[in-house]
Amino acid sequence: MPRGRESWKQQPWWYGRFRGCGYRLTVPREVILGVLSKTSGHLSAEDIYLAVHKVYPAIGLTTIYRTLELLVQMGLVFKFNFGDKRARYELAEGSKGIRHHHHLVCTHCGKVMDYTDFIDEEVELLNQIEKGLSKKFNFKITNHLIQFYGLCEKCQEK
Amino acid sequence: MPRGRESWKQQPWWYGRFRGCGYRLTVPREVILGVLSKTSGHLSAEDIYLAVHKVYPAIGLTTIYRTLELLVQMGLVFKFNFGDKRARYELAEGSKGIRHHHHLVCTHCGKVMDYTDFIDEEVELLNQIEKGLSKKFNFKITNHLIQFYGLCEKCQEK
DNA sequence: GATATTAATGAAAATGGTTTCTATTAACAA
DNA sequence: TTGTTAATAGAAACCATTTTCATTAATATC
Ligand SMILES: [Mn+2]
Ligand SMILES: [Mn+2]
Ligand SMILES: [Zn+2]
Ligand SMILES: [Zn+2]
Repeated sequence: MPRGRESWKQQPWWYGRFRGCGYRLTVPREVILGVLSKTSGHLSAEDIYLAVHKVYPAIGLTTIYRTLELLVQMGLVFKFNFGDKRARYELAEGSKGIRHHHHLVCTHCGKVMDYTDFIDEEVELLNQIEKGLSKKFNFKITNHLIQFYGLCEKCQEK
Repeated sequence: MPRGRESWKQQPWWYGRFRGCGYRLTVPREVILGVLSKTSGHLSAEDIYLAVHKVYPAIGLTTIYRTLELLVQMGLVFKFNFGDKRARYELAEGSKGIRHHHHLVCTHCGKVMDYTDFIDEEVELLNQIEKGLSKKFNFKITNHLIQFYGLCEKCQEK
């Protein structure tokens, strides 16, 4: 497989982020980012392991966890908890043109849906809240989590 | 200890909820609700176990978990995940005059703070979102989770 | 108040996602 | 090409939570 490192190939968008932090560009890291880039879903560590395993059977589950932790810490990947008890991961907004979004979680079947609606209104409220809370509590907000729980179309029918 | 069941004592607000569902009023359930009523913090199952254990050493951790699950399912208690890996519990809004609120979580020291600011504005936005999403996705929202992550006053100083 | 029914409990064991340990491998600077 | 050391694989450990099952006690009935 073309590693792209020494070649003509255009380097992916994340190369600079790694080099800048002094992290090495390894096959597992590339492959895991590749898997995350190719899906629109919210994958668990095991999901990613299985996808990776098909092509690179030598890459172990431990490395999946370690790499995901690194990617989260670098801000390239978001880690979520949707109520099933495994962590779930997706590429962060900005990377690869992904829009800022939140999630609808069906409490009956576990389905997770992205939505990007009302983001403008949300950002407005969030700015207001951020200002207010940083003044009141002297708390510096860096991130937020918004999720809606309920019943999806199919689960309402029953 | 006064159980209050057969006595002069005014029955706590949750008694009706149990009877209505056909659940028995047991000592562990009373004691656990008692612990949750007396704190303003966000307790883990183990926190609750230790508090209960001081007064009723016979009550086991398993019962704490089972009871919390029941209380969550009954809507008397909320279950949260703040990033340390244990679930955390607090009495639901409404019970005992607790106001609707969300949380600020310090990603450095783990401190969790309640805030009740901007709830009116939030409710307005949430209604808008709920209408929009239920129309677009035919998703019936029953609940929402909002958390802010960042640095608390103390952790900013470092 | 005594008794029967069965939901609820406690202790121990199992579960399962995640982390740690350690010897080995490979990225990359020189 | 070589040396340094970060990164990896696999096995074992971890640990919050759940399951199992024999025992207890809450409630309804007498
Ligand atoms: Mn998403
Ligand atoms: Mn709270
Ligand atoms: Zn559903
Ligand atoms: Zn802090």
